[in-house]
Amino acid sequence: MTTQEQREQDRQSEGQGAGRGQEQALDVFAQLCPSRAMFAELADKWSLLILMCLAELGAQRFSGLQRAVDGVSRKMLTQSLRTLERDGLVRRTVHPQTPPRVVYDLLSPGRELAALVTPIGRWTELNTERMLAAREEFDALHAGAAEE
Amino acid sequence: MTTQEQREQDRQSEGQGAGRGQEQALDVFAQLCPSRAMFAELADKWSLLILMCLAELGAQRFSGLQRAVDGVSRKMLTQSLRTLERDGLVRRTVHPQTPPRVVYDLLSPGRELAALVTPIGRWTELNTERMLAAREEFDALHAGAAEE
DNA sequence: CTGTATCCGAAATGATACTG
DNA sequence: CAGTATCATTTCGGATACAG
Repeated sequence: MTTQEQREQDRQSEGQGAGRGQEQALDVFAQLCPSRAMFAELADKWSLLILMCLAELGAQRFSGLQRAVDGVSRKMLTQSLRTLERDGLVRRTVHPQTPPRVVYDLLSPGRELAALVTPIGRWTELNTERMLAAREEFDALHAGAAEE
Repeated sequence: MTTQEQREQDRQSEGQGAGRGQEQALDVFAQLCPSRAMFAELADKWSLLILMCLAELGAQRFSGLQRAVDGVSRKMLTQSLRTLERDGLVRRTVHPQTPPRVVYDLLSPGRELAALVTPIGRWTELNTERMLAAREEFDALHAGAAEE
């Protein structure tokens, strides 16, 4: 039995034990599962930063987001926002003016997800020094790896 | 004042208020901050799946991981594991045998991070249907977008 | 079994110019 | 302001062959 099959059986057992009518067949570890595609889409630098940013700062205009998410190009920002909007995580509101004013904010699913993502951003900040130190050590050990 | 500068000042105020000696200068939103580079490295499909996998299944051999993280190639698996090892998140243990036996498991930082990542994987599975539905609706609305 | 090295097509991304 | 369109470049990532 493969690991994939084992995992599926585990989850089916759980589902039956709890008596839930909805089978939990979705599995991000399975290559062909739709949830894997969704996960791959969300597990993206820009998407996660945008979600965190909207959660932290609240509703933002396009230009505001571009300033907040430092380094993102208009192209990538547009693209990521479209995807997030399409999946129902972000709402795009156009105020008909000249010049146009477009505001983005999080919908409920987006807020849920952002609440899970933000701690990872914070963790990364708090642990960057440690990881950089580990990296130096690793590189030092593997620099002259053909000795003795 | 830019959003970046505002954020930095916010955090400095927090730090001063709490009287912490270590200034929290790291910011994943800042393009040039080392933590941004770390975040970009971690915010990767394969890295996150590997972390979740090791947390869920415990220590795993290379071949075990390749089966568990369905669809990953040897190349990407090796590459991601090297990065995680280099940053001190994953430990690689070689048991000198023929054929060689290599086991990977999480170090403390890796376990910490995996604990934050796993909920995102679970959330994705639980919300995939909803996001796919939103996507259909979005696509339907924007299919004939040049009417009226 | 656990990799490494190389080739190569596909996809992501930045820069730039243009538009409503 | 808020994008879109296009091009150039880089990077990703799979396939394959080879190695300890």
